[in-house]
Amino acid sequence: MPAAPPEWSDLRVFLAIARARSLGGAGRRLGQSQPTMGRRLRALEEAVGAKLFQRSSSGFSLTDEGEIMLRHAEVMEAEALALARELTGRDGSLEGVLRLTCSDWFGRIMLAPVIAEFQRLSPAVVVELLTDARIYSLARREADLVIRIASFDEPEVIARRLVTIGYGLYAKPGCWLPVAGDGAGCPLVVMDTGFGAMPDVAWLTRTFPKAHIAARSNNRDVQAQLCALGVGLAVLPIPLGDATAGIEKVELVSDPPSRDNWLGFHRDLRQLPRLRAFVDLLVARLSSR
Amino acid sequence: MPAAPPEWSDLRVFLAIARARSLGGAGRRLGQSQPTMGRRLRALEEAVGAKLFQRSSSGFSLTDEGEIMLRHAEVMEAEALALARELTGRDGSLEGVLRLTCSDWFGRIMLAPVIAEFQRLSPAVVVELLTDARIYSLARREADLVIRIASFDEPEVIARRLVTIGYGLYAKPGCWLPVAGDGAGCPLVVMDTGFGAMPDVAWLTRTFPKAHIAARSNNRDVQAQLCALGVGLAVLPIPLGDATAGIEKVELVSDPPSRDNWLGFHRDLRQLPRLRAFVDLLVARLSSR
DNA sequence: CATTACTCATTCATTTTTGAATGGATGCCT
DNA sequence: AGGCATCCATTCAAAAATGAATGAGTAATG
Repeated sequence: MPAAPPEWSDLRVFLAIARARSLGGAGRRLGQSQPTMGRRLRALEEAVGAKLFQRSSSGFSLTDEGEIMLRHAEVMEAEALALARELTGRDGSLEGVLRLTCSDWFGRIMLAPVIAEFQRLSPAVVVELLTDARIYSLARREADLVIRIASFDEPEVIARRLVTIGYGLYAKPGCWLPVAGDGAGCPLVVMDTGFGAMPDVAWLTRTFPKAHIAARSNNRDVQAQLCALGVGLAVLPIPLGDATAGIEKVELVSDPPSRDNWLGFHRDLRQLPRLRAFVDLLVARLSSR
Repeated sequence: MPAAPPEWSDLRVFLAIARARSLGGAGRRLGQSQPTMGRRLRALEEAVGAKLFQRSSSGFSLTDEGEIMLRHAEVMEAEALALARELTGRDGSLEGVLRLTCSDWFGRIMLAPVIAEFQRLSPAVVVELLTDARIYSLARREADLVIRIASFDEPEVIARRLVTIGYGLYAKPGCWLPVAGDGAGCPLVVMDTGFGAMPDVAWLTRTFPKAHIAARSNNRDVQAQLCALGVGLAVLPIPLGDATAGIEKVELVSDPPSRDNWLGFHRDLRQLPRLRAFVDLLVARLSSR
């Protein structure tokens, strides 16, 4: 039962398998095939002289030796990622890919004009905008720049308040005229429950305790669309509501709470010219509003 | 100038090249060929989009990017080594390879009998004894067990005093009869200068200030042999001197200082049965003397 | 119970990687 | 200056790794 030094690239394969809990899934993530993953894993297990996964009908699960390997492989991966970041951080040219993530409506309404302008200013930079509910990892470089409502805890992330977004209650004109403090008979379009307690939802239920929920979505664009189609009232970011045809802001004594939007990127990329240039433009165009 | 995530196995190649400062040397160390090393390095440089080495006539030297990569690759290597150690440390069987290093004479005179006995007791363990002047790294697992005169500083090494070795002055019978405090006309065989100030050399020059040095060697066995061939007097470990035919210990008012020999192994291997078994036998056979 | 959508293992043709051999350049020692 | 060793780049045949296809097993779904 010898424990020969494992091939480093096989450790990456191991990591992918441990995360995907399947050979096919790991292969997809690594851009390789399922048979290859199986063979590399077998080779790795033979090299270290121990089974790393328990093959059960419900996928692969780590053995004790696999747990040990996972811990160390994760440290190695963190180091490899730090290396990649530090090297791209040194790239002095205004070219390459810049990957951003934010919420759907924010990307469409707020970011798209800035991206278009940036594209004219720096044609060699390819901006890649991903709108997705899941949180992208700056450490893993799943994204270079994240814009979101919550601030950032991680010390390695440079965060900055970008813009405060006001929220308002929107309705299809002539449909309902809700009364603050009541709201009986008013249908509401609200955030998906998966998102937990959002301030605007709390404000809604407090302001219109007798209203009922007509639809939910995790997508603000969808909410706005539903509102325009007459499904119900919706609390929307004001830039989105104003940009949506067919709905109007309902003026009330109190508006929903506004929210700060933050941007964040990894320390190691703070010298990256294309990132700096984009952030500068972003701040110039959005902070003033 | 994109900085794609580098292939992990290429990072190992990079490390070897950075250390050997040549493609051929790196290939030898990794058990691969020189063209392969060149191609892998080229692929790595293309992947990260930066030259990693400055090719000069006097070998490869690291660029700034190379220095960055070296730092991170070394962290990854340390982690891979820790992984390998932790996995072998879990190997519960009394089989496999056990790699030891010590000084030449100590291996021949002191260890060989113990190894022979251990081989009879545990035939499935292959003991590998390397006698070499250079210091083997326990962290890199160049050796599982080190025996040497100096103790160990590293916190991850488990050290233990094994045996105290007395030293004596040896001579070919009838050749010289040195007088303590003088020693005029007496030729000496001493340790190589590369080893710096050794206590027995200091003792020699203090006891026989007028003696002259006839030969040097970094190898105690060679010193004993030279002494037996009549080249000169030598301070030798008593077990070695007594075991060498043709020389006798010269009795003096004061003997050279004796020295403690220490053994050390890595924490991660402390549960390794074959190591425990060998250390136990070693202590039983040598500590009593 | 059949269907569908997953798994993973095996096979085999193809692609990629590898190393021995060779040539040329450079430094070192006699 | 000649001889010798060592370095790297290139070539090309052999070896190794790969992926599409296939089969078989399992769990969820209708």
